[in-house]
Amino acid sequence: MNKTNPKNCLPENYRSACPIANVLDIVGDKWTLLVVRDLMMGKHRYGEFQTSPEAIPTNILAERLKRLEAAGLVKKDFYQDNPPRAEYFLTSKGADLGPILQAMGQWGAQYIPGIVIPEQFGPAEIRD
Amino acid sequence: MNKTNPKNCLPENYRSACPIANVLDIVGDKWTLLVVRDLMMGKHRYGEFQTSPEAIPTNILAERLKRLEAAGLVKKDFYQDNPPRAEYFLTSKGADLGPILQAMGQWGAQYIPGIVIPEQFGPAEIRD
DNA sequence: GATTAAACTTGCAAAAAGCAAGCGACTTAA
DNA sequence: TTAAGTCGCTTGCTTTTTGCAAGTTTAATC
Repeated sequence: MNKTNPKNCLPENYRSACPIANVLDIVGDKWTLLVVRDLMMGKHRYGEFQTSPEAIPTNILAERLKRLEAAGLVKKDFYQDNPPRAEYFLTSKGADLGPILQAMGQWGAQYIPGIVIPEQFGPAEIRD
Repeated sequence: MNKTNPKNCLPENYRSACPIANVLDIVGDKWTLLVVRDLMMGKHRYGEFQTSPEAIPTNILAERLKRLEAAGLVKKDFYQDNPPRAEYFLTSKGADLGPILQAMGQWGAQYIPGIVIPEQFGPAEIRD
């Protein structure tokens, strides 16, 4: 271990101590926040996410749901065993991403021509 | 052209009419918003961005600055010709990403252990 | 004249994304 | 009572993006 490397003072594999950088390491890609958006709009099942107009590839959807669950943003609740079928819900940690989505929605509404403001997020059901 | 494809009604290469999806197509990756963050913190030159603790690869920095400029979020101002040297500034469109960064900062401060809240963004200088 | 520096560019390997097909466990229609 | 269909994924493979290191250009400094 190199004592002169300041990253040794950080939790492992943090890029930096900056909150923004760390948030981006969780949701900084083109798909993750769209899944969160769908969860906020009341979607809960795999097939429902696939009906969104962006048409997320199925392998990426599966992987993102796993990552969101691993990060504690999403809870996977099985409602039957055979075949295993589950519903996905935001935890309070995940639901607290709401302000980020809202800020994005506002910016997009202001600056991107031709967009359609979606029906407001309902009060997303939370399961911790 | 397939008239039954609803995407034909959208501006070219939009994934959907959702503002969030469109914002993610601009800033939805691990680096772009860190460059915007640095601009908000008063950094303006290529070398300054490279001093940030996340250590952005130089080719990615160059490409992101080009994309931000192309998207109208950043203005490149040359302050000498030979060799060509420029400073980068947020436009008002770029500066209006502030609420997104603030929302991320807040979420990170609340949920990511070991992060350090950076000195507040100054009132970023805007050049349109 | 050699070294250093700033702001990039280029080349190449590694990782992630995207697409299509497959799979296991039921459900429904013939 | 098969046969076809659905749901929630997984697998294999190609393409794109990322990441790292080294190189380039112009000029100032030693």
